[in-house]
Amino acid sequence: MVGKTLTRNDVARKAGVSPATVSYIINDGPRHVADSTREKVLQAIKELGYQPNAVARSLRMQKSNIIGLIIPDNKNTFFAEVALGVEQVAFENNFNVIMCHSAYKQEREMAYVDMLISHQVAGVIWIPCSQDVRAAQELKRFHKPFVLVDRVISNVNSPSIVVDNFQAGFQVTQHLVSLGHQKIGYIDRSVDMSNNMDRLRGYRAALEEANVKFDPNLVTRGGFRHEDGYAACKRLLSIQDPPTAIIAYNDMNAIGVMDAAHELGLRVPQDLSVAGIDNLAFSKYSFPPLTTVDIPKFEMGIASTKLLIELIKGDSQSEQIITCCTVHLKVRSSTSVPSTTPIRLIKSLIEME
Amino acid sequence: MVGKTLTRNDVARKAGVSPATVSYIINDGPRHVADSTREKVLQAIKELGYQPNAVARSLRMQKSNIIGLIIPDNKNTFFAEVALGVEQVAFENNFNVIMCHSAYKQEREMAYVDMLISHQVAGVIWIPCSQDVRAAQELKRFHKPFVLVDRVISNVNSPSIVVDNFQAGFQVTQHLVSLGHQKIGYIDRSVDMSNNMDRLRGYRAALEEANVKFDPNLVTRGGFRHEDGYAACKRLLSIQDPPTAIIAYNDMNAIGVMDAAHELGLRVPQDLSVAGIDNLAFSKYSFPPLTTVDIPKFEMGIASTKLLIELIKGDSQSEQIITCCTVHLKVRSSTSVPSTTPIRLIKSLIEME
DNA sequence: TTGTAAGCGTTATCAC
DNA sequence: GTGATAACGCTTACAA
Repeated sequence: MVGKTLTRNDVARKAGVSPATVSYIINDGPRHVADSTREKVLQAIKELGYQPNAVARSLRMQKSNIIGLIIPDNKNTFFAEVALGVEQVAFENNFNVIMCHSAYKQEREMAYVDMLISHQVAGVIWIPCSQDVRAAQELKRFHKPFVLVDRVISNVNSPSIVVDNFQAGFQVTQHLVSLGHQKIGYIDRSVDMSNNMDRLRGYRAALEEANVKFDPNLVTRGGFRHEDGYAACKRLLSIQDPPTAIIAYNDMNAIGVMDAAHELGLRVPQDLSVAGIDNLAFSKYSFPPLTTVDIPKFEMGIASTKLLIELIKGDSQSEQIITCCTVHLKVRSSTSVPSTTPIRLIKSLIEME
Repeated sequence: MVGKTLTRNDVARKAGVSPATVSYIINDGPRHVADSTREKVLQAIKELGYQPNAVARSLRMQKSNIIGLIIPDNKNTFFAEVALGVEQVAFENNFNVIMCHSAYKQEREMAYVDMLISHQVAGVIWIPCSQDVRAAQELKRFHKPFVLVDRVISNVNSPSIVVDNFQAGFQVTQHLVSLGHQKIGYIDRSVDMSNNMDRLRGYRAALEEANVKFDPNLVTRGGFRHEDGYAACKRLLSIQDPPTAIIAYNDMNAIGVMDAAHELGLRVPQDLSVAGIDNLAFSKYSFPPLTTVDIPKFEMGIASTKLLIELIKGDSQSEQIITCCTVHLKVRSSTSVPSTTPIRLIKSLIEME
């Protein structure tokens, strides 16, 4: 090939058949083709090095084989792993994935939804970053099937794949309570999405079940980064009756908590128990004091894409089916309630500042 | 819209103009349109909620606004950050990114290259995972501009964005030598790509400059994961004359080294200096003993995509221009050569096993 | 079993 | 300044 694009017609001419026949061979249907003809055509395709034009196909079919994936931040291992699961299933099913990075911005989500519609995508996998319904409405208006992942949006009826965040919060709290902790600090995110709200409900339910009174002062809000955990820990340890254990939002967050604790002279877990929900850390050896609830990110990507492809193929209406992936508590060290002495000590240290 | 797709014709009819006029307004050219007409049309677009069909456009233009991105593993922060840079520049320039995950497999790269060609992509950003030239040849055959990132392929003439891996290896080695280390262990990858070969050259050059004899026994090969560092460290510490410092492939790897060292009762960095090239760890507080050379991953993504877009627009022939992003040594702790006692101790411990 | 041809929604080259 | 119309490469209903 030089200037001219190689098309199905070229293949047909070379093989001495009609373009339609070439189509039937490439698509393996819907019409049957004689073996001898098939042979000739496949030979011609090979010799010419022909690649079918997916764009022309999409135009004709009014639908491309592209799946849109909208994630808030690919740098975050959580989302990156979901993306990997999506890509895997897509690849296996001959779909391609357009990567859309919302950067936690609603207007970018919106811009991407329009772009995806413009590309006639077959469907969309979406980890939303707000409770805004407009992007979802737009997708519905154009009859694009979509699956929400990790968070659900109130007032949006659509299939969703989430993890059992309630259980995540419940299990980790229950574990700490079983070790004797009564004052358990909790780091919540500052934005209200379904996932963190569910986790907090789990935390409260576990406390209630154990007849531990819920103390709002033990709940602090922040982000999920290392520095947020660091700050949250300092905040929690400076209150009147400081916690003996802290539940962080995720590992990154938890390491921040641990670093703050170490800086204050507290040993983890002897003086302060630290637990995380969602294991982001790559090292399985480096943070023995840390107990976490594992979130199956890759599996969420897999499950959501399988579901989406079903929706695409069946073209059934998307009803709201919420599928929960199970979570697993991973206890790395069990330490019961520390003597309160070091905490008191720290408290006074902080007050002196 | 219900069953029927909303097209440019609908807009034209509604606005009482011809479809061509609508085109000129949407594309802002190549023909001028009277302001009053423009107003009418924009109004109609808004009222109908019309989205242009990118697929039809791509077919007509013989080229889509999609950029293919081939990366080995999105779970690895390194590649995920490159991807983020790519996506950002693409978004700013109205390109979309198809995410292709090669899983380090040459045949998957190949499959994706064909898929991308089929989608009439405008160009490809590619982090290759082997020295195989076939995928590159295929891209050239279809006149697809592409940019290699992080690694170059011998015998493939194409623009490449890499970091100065030689400097990375050189600087970190020089730093350790300046602390007095003479026996510096080096963990190399087991696959030969340009990046690790360049780093090793840097290591050797720094040794030579300091008149330290290169000892092949101090170089061990493995992967870049945590466990690989762990194993490599044990291997390096068990040789006749064990190193007093170890250069790991990246942070993940380095933490494995540290964990192995800790397990053997060695304190880092007092008893063993550990350095990494490429900071993957999210925590800036947690690993104070670790000195690294930072690799600007995001910036590589940015630079490569800017270059690719230039190639796409200028449609200039891709010559081999290798652009190096600079690297920065980040010293977190400086410890000179430890007494050899603990090393000896460990050595005998290992031998006893 | 195979060939012919209409049409998918654009863009661009004609006319007017 | 604007309107008609011929491609772009493919799928598939309809002929043969």
